[in-house]
Amino acid sequence: MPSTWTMMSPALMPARCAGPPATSCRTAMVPSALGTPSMPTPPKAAPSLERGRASRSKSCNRHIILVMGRQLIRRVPRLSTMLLPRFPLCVINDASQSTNGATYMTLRTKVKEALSQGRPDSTILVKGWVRTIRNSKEVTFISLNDGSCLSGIQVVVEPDLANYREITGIGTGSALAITGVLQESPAAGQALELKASAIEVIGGADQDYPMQKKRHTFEYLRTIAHLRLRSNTFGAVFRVRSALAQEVHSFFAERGFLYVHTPIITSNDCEGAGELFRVTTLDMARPPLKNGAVDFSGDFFGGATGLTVSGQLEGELFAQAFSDIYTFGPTFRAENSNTARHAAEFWMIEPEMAFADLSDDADLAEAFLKRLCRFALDNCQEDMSFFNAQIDKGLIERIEGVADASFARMDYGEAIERLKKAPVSFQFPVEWGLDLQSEHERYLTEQVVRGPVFIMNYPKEIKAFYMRQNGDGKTVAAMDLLVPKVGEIIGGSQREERLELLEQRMLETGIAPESLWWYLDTRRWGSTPHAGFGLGFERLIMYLTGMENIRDVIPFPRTPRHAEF
RNA sequence: UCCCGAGUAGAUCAGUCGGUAGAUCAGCGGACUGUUAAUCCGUGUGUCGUAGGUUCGAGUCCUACCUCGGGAGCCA
Repeated sequence: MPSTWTMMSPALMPARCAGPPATSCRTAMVPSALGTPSMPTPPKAAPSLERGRASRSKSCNRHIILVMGRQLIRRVPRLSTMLLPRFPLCVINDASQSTNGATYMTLRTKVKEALSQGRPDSTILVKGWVRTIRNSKEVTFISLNDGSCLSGIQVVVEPDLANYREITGIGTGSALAITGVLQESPAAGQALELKASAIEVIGGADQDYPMQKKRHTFEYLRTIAHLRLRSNTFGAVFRVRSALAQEVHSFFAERGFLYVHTPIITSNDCEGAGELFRVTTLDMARPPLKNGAVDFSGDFFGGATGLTVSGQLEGELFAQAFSDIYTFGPTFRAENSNTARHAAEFWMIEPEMAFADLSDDADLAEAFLKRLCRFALDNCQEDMSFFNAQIDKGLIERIEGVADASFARMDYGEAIERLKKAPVSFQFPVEWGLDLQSEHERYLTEQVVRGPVFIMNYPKEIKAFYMRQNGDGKTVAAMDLLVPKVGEIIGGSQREERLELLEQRMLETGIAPESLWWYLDTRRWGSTPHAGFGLGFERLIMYLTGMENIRDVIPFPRTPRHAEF
């Protein structure tokens, strides 16, 4: 092997060996000196592998060559091979021509790793987008962000750079590839900075770039949803959203829950007509009519279909075979809701447990919410600190409170009594049999309990047909979890597992039992007590980030009159 | 869908009693040896949401509509 390959960056190895297991295919630092003409190409003998899998080359006794695809990834000392599974894999991005014509090869480092694991005097390549650029005669500063973390890396550019004039003229938003030496920063504001030795403008951005250094309103940013992703707030929102989505799966996987994909297209509307998005291939200009109404019998599915409003009913079928299951997928509501908490397309998490009652359901919901609170605090610290400072001052304290709290449980009847005794006047009436309004929910969780509280056993008249009827003949085994500031965040119930009682409720609420014959079949054979809940994923994100509008926690929100991007 | 508010420069906003519009930031030009939303000097920027109406004259008053935001309902 050429000796060049022994120049593995000292910044990398020890830190990575000691670091946490890789969670993704990360990129890493370059062993080469910039512009070294003798830089070798990846050895042709290296075996080609499928993406993400490492192999060992027999061509070298003392070192291991890692490859990904046909690209050479990294050479590591043989002694380290036992640690291989813990290595984040590295990707060689390109073999490029430097500005002086010399061929060099380098590995890209994400900004997050450069700032957290980089060592002074190591040469690295970073790629990202310019957040700000500050020029003066003798030095220019660039803040470069690649989305891997909230912080950008400060790049120091001095006039000896070959294309210095070009660089001083670039605009905010430009995409750059910067090779340089990490060094301790002499100024306050950052520990490390990158002294640029070569900068390539990958994609320029002119003065029409809509994002300014200044703070923008969320309202304006929604009109440029394709670019707002490059802002601090939305970077933080979508990093947290991604991390939490994965943690949702971890939580259920650890508990042996089966992850089921329930249908997106459905022919049943379990929550009432009028809110389904229609799915059809009929000619909308000349739909077939029958008795004045559209005849869907000739439609693609041979009947009227729409986008799902809930995967719960199908989830229950799976729970009656796999015991514990959950869904996590998109949900659609065609209601003309114009609020900060409603979207036409959102993601819902719906666990369902067989052989479980309402108390088990609340236990699961409590463990679930506490786990996600703790996860966000412990694993998204930089972004959470940003939210706490810029979006919602009391955020971290509030989340800490929920993560450590024991959730209170209160019967609906008691909640009504408490509200009646409340020394405040509500806009809406408080009476047994009436549903709780937002103002009532907020009062209960913020003033009465001062923390998370389950309200349980609601009057059956205000709840869905599938909820289990209690022995009192008046209430059903339903629960809502209320949390400070947001109100209801989880709604769930024990399901009615007794066939006759379920059929009776369907008739009472105007649902034709034969339309859900398959649902009823599970009550016919091997029926079990079972329970589950639904959690709007976006509302969880709102709660954990302090963001107040659902349109700002969905990448490209769909709301009435808005389906752009 | 209902109630309330808003719509003025690329962005955020001001605009008095009705007399044809202004600030800051961004941009552009220049200066500056270490900036952190850099600073300093100079500089440009408008179908005042749309359509009507009142008036000698409308950004301003009236009506309708459109759009956006906040609240409510529905809910997750």
